[in-house]
Amino acid sequence: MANNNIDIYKIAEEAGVSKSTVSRVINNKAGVKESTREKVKRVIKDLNYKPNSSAKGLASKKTNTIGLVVSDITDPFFAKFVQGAEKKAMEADYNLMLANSHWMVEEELKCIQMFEEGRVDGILMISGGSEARLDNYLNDLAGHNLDIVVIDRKIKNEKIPKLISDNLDAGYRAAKYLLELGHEKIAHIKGEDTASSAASKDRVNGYKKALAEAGIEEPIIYPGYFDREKAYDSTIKLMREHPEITAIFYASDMMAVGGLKALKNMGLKVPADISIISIDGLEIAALMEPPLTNLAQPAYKMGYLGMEKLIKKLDVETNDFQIEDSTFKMELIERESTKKLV
Amino acid sequence: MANNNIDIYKIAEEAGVSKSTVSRVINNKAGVKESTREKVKRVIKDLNYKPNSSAKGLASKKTNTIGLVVSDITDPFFAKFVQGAEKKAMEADYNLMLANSHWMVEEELKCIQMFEEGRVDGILMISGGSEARLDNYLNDLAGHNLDIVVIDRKIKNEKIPKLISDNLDAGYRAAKYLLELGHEKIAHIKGEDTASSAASKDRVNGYKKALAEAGIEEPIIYPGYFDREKAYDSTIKLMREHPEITAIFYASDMMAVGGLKALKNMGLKVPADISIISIDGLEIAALMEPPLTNLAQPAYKMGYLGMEKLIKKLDVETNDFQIEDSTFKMELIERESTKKLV
DNA sequence: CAATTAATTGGGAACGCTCCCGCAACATTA
DNA sequence: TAATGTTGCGGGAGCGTTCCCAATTAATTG
Repeated sequence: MANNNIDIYKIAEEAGVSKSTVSRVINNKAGVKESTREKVKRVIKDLNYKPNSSAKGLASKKTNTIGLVVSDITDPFFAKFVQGAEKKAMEADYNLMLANSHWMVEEELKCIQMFEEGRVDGILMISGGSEARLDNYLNDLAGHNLDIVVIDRKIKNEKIPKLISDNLDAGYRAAKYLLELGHEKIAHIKGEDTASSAASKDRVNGYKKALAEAGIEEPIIYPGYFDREKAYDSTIKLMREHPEITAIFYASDMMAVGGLKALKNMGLKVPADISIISIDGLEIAALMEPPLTNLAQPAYKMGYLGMEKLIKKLDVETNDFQIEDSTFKMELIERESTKKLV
Repeated sequence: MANNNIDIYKIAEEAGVSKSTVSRVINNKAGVKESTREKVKRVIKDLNYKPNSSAKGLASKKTNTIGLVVSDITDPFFAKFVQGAEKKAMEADYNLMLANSHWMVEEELKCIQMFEEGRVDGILMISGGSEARLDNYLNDLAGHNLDIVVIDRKIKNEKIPKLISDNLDAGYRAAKYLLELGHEKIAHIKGEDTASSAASKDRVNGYKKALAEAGIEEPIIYPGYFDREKAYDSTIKLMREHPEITAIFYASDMMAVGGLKALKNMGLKVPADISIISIDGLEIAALMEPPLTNLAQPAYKMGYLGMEKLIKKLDVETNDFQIEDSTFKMELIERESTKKLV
């Protein structure tokens, strides 16, 4: 269905000018007398004219839309990220095309290929799955057809600006915080190492580093796979094998939620008997009983700045213009799951 | 930046056919000998040719993308909705353009107007804000320029298919469930009535209906404004003024979370002393202590079916083809916040 | 006031595709 | 074999813009 048939010619006719002039006022270009500009604007408004974006795109090779690839829009972190990205896009008058990769490389690739059909001016990716195949594909694309900015993905290509969260720092600070509270027997329930993301490993290393600095030689690490239930099980196991523990650092909020339940079920009180801290910044952490102390990833900010970076790259003509990478520190939010040891 | 310059002509040349033939194979149209079809496909693949969507859109007046307007992508309900919508869109080979209205009519309008620039074939809206102004705008649009499907919005226009959740039924069943458990002193913490959505009011009415059927004349209703903290306060007030209460029905999960905290702080045990039930189906409800019994909105399904309905409408030529509205029932999920009264 | 320069405006080609129409080649039928 | 379909393919017009260049008009200058 659908046809509006009111086009630039009709506006031109109605306003008594040529289509060129109309085009000029649509795009806010110089070289139009103020009076005619006003007149054309009037007509545009009166006729509720909307320039056709396909025609614009075809003629100008600019779609004014950005492709956004996320792993799972349902994940609060990604949702927040999208919100930030959307904000910046709106501000810069860009539209957003959303694609969900569902954590699958195959789908991720499909999304990108769809974007390649001239649908977008650039791509902002925050997507877990990674494989050499995909990285190669991105490398090809970058600076060749489309501009790309990636978040939390390690990929060697100076044409692709990267934004990464400082997971090492986060792990370090989590452990450090516990140490400063007087804890010495600190365990870590870690996430899962994947090819693409060093998040889990970095957090582990940060934790180890803090302990080492405090002269504690033996870290205690159990696997949690970024999974609530697995963290539950690991917590039980951990506390059986290491009853001396006074604090646990979980690599993710959701694992802390699972761990909290485990501790309660074992009759342990948080934070009276045991302190817990985690990483992510999910809303749910604040709603637990007790509210969970954690390090929050600045998801919104990452989206906003990632988009900003992409748009900056888009605005620049030359292909070889380089935009530096950024890293994000997490924010420590003190709540009630951690207690000073006396 | 960016230019691929490989177009349909190049493919045609390379394959030794005309652009028309190439177009035919791209669009899987009949009238091409199998052998030439294969050959063209080869060349397309070899040259990694991607048809330009702007040109396609301009020539065919079909963008194969759907505009999605949501109030807040950060809200788990909407996120789930988007996921469902996206699934169906992918299946039908449509792309998604996302716009966030942030619960503001002004932005909602802006989103729609942007979509009007020939960017999308249709619009799927699930967005809270409503005003006569917007409704009128939608009415104008529908069947005139764009196809639209709206979710949970009451708008009088037989050209706009609607999907609505059966809030009356939900309120009724929540109360009924409590009644069947033997409760008689059942209070309700209600949401907020807005112009656009009868959700709160319908839930209240369902609750009243169930009580009336059970011969209970005096409903006890306190305001909660769909807000966790306000529900907390209201719960305290409620229990002070009505200590006889044995069960509370919250109009939203988040309010139940707030209420749960209030009850705990008052020294009341859930469900031993008091049962609670709520509506929404948020993941967090399952993670509370105790896990909360609730009625879940089929967000994913609503997105999926909403999109399906829209695509169906798009596929149909005629403007006056009517697609019937749908209503969704919620699903009762029994967990541990409700207890049988003996 | 003629000459020059600057400010406006108009027209045509191009963007990369689809779609309609027509033509050729081949198959079918009487 | 002539008439009639069928099938496969090519060419041209057109989709609604932008953008370059030329034309016109207004402003400035010596």
